[in-house]
Amino acid sequence: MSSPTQRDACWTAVGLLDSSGRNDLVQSELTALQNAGSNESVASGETLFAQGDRVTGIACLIQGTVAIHRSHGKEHSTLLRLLDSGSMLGLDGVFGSGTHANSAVALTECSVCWIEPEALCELMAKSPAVIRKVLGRLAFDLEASDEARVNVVHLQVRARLAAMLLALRDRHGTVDESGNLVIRLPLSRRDMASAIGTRPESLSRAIRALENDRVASFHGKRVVIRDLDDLLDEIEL
Amino acid sequence: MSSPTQRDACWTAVGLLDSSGRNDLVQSELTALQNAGSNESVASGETLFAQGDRVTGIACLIQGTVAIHRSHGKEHSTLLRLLDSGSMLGLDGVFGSGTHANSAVALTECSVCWIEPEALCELMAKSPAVIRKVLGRLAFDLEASDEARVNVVHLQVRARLAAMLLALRDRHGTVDESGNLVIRLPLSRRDMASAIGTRPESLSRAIRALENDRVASFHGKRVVIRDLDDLLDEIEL
DNA sequence: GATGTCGCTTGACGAGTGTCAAATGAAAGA
DNA sequence: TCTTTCATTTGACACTCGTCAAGCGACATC
Repeated sequence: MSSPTQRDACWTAVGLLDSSGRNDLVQSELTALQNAGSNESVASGETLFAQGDRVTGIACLIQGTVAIHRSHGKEHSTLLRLLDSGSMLGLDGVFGSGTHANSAVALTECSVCWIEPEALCELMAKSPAVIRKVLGRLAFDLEASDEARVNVVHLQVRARLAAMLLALRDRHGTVDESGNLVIRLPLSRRDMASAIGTRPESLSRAIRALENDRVASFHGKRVVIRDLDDLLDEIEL
Repeated sequence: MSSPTQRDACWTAVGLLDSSGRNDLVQSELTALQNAGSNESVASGETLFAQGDRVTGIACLIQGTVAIHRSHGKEHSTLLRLLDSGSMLGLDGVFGSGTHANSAVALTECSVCWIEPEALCELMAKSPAVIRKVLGRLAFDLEASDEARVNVVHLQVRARLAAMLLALRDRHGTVDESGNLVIRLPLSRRDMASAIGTRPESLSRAIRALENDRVASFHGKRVVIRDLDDLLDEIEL
């Protein structure tokens, strides 16, 4: 499926190999891989793997954003987390039950490099740094899931929305010429609502509430925040 | 703090070493360790580590039950999960931020063996089985946290209580002479409420509701379930 | 035995949010 | 441009659940 050098480049792209290792040109390797077309390109909206699927490999996300969903019952679905470039997908399935407990859907056009689970185990056996990367990913997701769970219990919709915007800041936030924080939402309203554990209608009202209090202004998927402290105040209460 | 042989016995007790490995008498090693008194004994109610503490080691739970809490704000606290004998505590902190994101409190008298993080890393470097055990633990906790999060969003209190009873069945359930499922709750009502993301008052009402519908009968911390299917039906709806 | 404390239960009430229905808006196709 | 379709918004209403208050039982202390 991919040559050894291509695979190394893929590892590097997701941060598995130290830059001091066999490859050190992370960015160039990444673009080289993309141009070679060795890694799968996934269109926006496509499903990488579905809940209940047998785990056949780990997906290394070279570029793009992926949503991890879990469906519950017939019509209920929850967006558990977003993964951005540099992340590995499906780790929980490999080391857990062996089947995917949730689905992965591309939110943007993505480039993905698939790795066989055995290859990952081999690499872990060889390099402690790789072990730590994989463990770090799982520990981070666990921490985030715990946090989200606490938020759903203790915060109301408006505060959860604020917390989500804050979380999106890292990977999807920029600063405009006036010094305002601008966030490009990678999600539809429906998905946003699902992510904070509410309904689109309630989310819509929460958005309106934040706008009325001048905390943030929403223009489609573009959110502008003048004062970050206002957002922080929302989650305190 | 502990001799090499004692440590090996500790690893074995928490399932880190295969029985086909250096030690194979798991249970006898375990009791031997307890009798030797080399591992710390923790009284019920004691705190093993607190949220915000710097991670100094991994705690291997030889015997007992531990609750993982997260406090949020001043008076809000959530019980995230229970860990029983054979579990490792604090993994998420070691491979994550380096500080404990939540607290561990003994629910029963516990015997615990503390391990330095470096020792764990060494062992992982030596044995792939150990890596898989650690990854498995994190993957399991992540899966469980995701599940709990979905439950809080989509199920109401009554159904969440049923789901919790079902989860407690594995480690705390027995079958009496009449073939009924009996669960010894390791938690106070307050902690149970916290675990399913509600208040003691609401939990009390949910318990009463299940009793009225003959799904389960509560006698203090002893729960009797005549038909398991009735419990399962609760979470479907 | 009387008193205090603590954990749990019960009742009454209101706030937050889910649900249903309809209006509006935006994107795609004829 | 005019439909068609879908996502989002808005409004009205019902319901679960959190909150406050009081009552109850167990247990320890005086």
